[in-house]
Amino acid sequence: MREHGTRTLRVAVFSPLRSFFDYLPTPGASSTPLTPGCRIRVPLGRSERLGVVISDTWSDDTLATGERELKPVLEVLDASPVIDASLMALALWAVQYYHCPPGEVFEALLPAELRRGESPRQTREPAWQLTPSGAAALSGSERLGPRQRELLQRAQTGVITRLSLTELPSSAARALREAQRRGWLAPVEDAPLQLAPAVNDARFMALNAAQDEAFMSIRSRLGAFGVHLLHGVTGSGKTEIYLHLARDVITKGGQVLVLVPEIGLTEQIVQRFSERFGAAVGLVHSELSERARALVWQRCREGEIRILLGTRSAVWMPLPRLQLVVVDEEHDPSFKQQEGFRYSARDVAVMRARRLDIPVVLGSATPSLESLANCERGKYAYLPLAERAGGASLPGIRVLDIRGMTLTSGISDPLRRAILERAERGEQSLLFLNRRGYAPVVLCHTCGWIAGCPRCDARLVLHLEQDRLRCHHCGFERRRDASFPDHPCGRLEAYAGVGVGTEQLEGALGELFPGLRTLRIDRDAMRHKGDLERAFTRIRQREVDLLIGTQMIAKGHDFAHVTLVGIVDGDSGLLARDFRAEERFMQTILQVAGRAGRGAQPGEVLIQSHHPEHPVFTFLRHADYRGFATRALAERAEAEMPPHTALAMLRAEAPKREPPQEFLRQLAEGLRRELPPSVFIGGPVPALMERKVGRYRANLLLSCLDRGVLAAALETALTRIRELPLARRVRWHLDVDAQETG
DNA sequence: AGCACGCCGACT
DNA sequence: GTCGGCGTGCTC
Repeated sequence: MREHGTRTLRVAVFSPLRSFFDYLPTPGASSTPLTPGCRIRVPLGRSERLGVVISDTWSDDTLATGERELKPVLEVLDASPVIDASLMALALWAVQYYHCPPGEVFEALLPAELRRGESPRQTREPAWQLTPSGAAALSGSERLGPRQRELLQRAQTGVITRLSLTELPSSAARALREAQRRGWLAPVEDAPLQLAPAVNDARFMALNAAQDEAFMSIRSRLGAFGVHLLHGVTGSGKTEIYLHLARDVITKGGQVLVLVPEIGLTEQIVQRFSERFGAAVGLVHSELSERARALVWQRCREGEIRILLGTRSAVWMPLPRLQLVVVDEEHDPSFKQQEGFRYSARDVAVMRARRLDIPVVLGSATPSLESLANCERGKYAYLPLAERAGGASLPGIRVLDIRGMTLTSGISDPLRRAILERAERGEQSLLFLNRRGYAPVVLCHTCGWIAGCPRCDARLVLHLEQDRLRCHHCGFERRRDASFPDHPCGRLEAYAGVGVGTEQLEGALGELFPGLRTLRIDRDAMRHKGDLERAFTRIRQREVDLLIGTQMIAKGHDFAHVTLVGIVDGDSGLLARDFRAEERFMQTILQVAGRAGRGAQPGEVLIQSHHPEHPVFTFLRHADYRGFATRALAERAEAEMPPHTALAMLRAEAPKREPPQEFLRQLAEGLRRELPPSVFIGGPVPALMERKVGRYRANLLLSCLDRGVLAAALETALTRIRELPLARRVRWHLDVDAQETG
């Protein structure tokens, strides 16, 4: 190591600033360089911040920045790094790729307590074990109360932790103290990690031929980077393959990361992992408390958690022996963070696997076009599972041409008859309508005024159950009979709902099918914790004949007795407002369709549409997702959109309409002169919903065939933004690989 | 994002 | 005469 020049520390300071900062070591501190990944306290402007050391090196130039003397570090918080070398490299990649403030990325890697500067707490559970005298007491020489006896009996089979007592009455804690006082239980200083987790082999199901082929193919490539796209139709048993792979990896001492989308289905997948791997499974999701998240973070780091199941943010968890990554439902939009540090957990997962030289499995019944394109380019291995496991057949899909048909609350006669048929056979039906509330539009029957949100360019939705008009974009709500200043005639009694939402549909179906038991599943009907689980139980126990639901029912859960799925509004997704709308529509319909016929009886899907000739339906009728994807990919190439091109959106917003537009206009003007012609600059244009929560929004699109050229262009854009005075008068952000161009 | 500096209106 | 409005400049 060179001892001349200046020792400089490069730091990711916890601040929204888009650069690293350099500091001198603390005066009088040891000359041993700090390990990257340690937290330190540094001066920034007139205040102090925490940050993470990126590097600590001797450099020849005495000053890293301008002519100013560097300031020294105030305090070193960690003796050993809280971010290991591999996550450090991943985070640095993310800083470059997403062009975001380094501090924000590093904050995403740490639990809140550590972000605030607290020390990593001893999260290893205090544990107790049976002493010889305890064993003697248990074998009968002492008189024991029932509490003591139960406690000691438990201790016989292993160590006792406080956590393991939570299902006992609260007096267990006192019993524990008492047992310790009498010398029957002794604290274990360093409870041994369970390095060989119990695997419940009895719970593993045999794989069918297709599953086995996919499994063997991935297993043979464990130990090296590779992306395996598991394209398995709904019900084909993808989860079983993940489980088999996980067993393989953890029995060899490795760790597994399984990413799942935000909602619902977690319950089911968590259960399947827990029943096979017990305490080796850890869980992270957005509902977790700060404390619980910190505990999981620590247990992952120590290797105690062998399989981590989690949503988006789990991709940043420290897993020192990670050997396999799984991204389930890889097409799901919830993997992309929509605010702050806008990363795609799926893409970060692939990069993490690549840097560790381990495989990653992307699973979906309806893979993203990005992933399919990567298969066509030979970058990903394509593993199809065309059959449902357990012999169930895929539902047939029919499109009902409802042009000119009489609809009763949105239901055509053929769909009505189909529902009746199922009911007579004792089977269940499911109606999908992705529109909450009673009616999506409220107008005045006297003057034609339409109730709009005062803060958004959106209509208020009528919710009869709560007797409210609500905006689904900002949370604005008023009583149903509220008066509005922009209502010309002001007659409150003349309000009328137009269009059908799930709430109205549920009511109407009750009248249409008097004998049938209905159940509505949407965010309004399932507001409370446990509602959804209870609803699923009722469905499984066949206490329900007819289900009405939004997105919420599209995922995960198996309904063995649902044999009919009705898509009430098969037109909504075709009125494309965004370049991904058709893809999302196709994915949603196939996901919902996947709910049908999972049991012994075959299922059927009926789609009501006014555009039955639309090409999307040709593919849907044959459940031909590959065919759809091929066509969609060709269209994307034609339109020079992702995945053919790399795309980023610069979005700006302000309380007034003009500043965001003007800011982006000035920026675009400069960039059009400066950037190579291979970079396409689209806009600026107002956002699809220009006003939202009282703010006006505008977008500038940047795209290029070459990702590297786009990255350079974005750096140029960021430099220009720093020079634009208007940039300070608007809120702006950069969204790399934006999911929507609106 | 904070935080300070700086130059113009209604208060003690 | 001051308290305070938010415009703009900077943070290793």
